[in-house]
Amino acid sequence: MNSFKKLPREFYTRELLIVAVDLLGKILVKEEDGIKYAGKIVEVEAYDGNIDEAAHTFIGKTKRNYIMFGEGGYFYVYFTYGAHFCCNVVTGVEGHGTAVLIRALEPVEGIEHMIQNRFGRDLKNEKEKYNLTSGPGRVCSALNINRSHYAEDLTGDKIYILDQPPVSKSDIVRSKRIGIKKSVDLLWRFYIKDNPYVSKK
DNA sequence: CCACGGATTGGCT
DNA sequence: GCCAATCCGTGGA
Repeated sequence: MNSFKKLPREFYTRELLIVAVDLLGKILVKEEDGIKYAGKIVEVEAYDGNIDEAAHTFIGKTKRNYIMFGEGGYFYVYFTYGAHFCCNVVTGVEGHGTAVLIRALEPVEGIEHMIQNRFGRDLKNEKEKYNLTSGPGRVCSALNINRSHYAEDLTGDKIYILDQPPVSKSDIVRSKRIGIKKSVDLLWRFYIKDNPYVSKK
C-alpha cells in the first residue's frame, strides 16, 4: 500500500539543518516483537557539538555520545531526568557530532499499542490522544524506545524512516529550542504549523 | 568515591 | 505556573 521508500544513508549524511527540516512529514517506523509502530514526524530540534553548547557532543566524544560522531543514519538514544528516554537521528559525515532530536509524532499505525505503552489503560479523553507522542520523552514511551535501541542503524529493518512528499516551506515554523539553558538563541527547532501533536507553540 | 544537574513529564498549588 | 521525582553520565577530589 505504502509505496514510499526507506530513506537511504545519503539522506542522513547531509548537513544537520537540511536533514532536520527534511525530516518533517516523514514517517518514523519501528518493528519489534511483532508490533509495528508508525508516526509522522511533526517537530524536531537540531544539535551540533561544534558550535552549540547545548549539544551532548559539545564536551567531545564520550561513551554516552559516541554514536553522534559517526556517520548519519544511526539512532542516538539517551536517558535523562532519571525517567525519560529521548531519541535522535544522527546526521552528517563521520566525525561531526550532530543529530536531530525527534520531539513529536502524529500517530499513524500501532496507536492502540502506543496508548498502552504510555498510559497502561485506554484513553480517558480526547486530550490524551494529543498527548500520546507530543514531546521527546512521550515519543519514546509510546514507541517503547529505550537503551536497547542505542546506535540502531536506520537503514535496517527494526527502526527506519519512510520518505514522503516534502512539507511546504510555508507550513514549517522555525523557533528557539525548548528546555535548554545554553545556546538558547539558536533557531534550531522546526515544526509543522497548526499540527495538534506539536509539543508546544 | 562523591556531588551535580539535565535536549522532561505530570501532578499539585 | 511551579516543582519534585529519579537515574546515571561526567568531572573533580
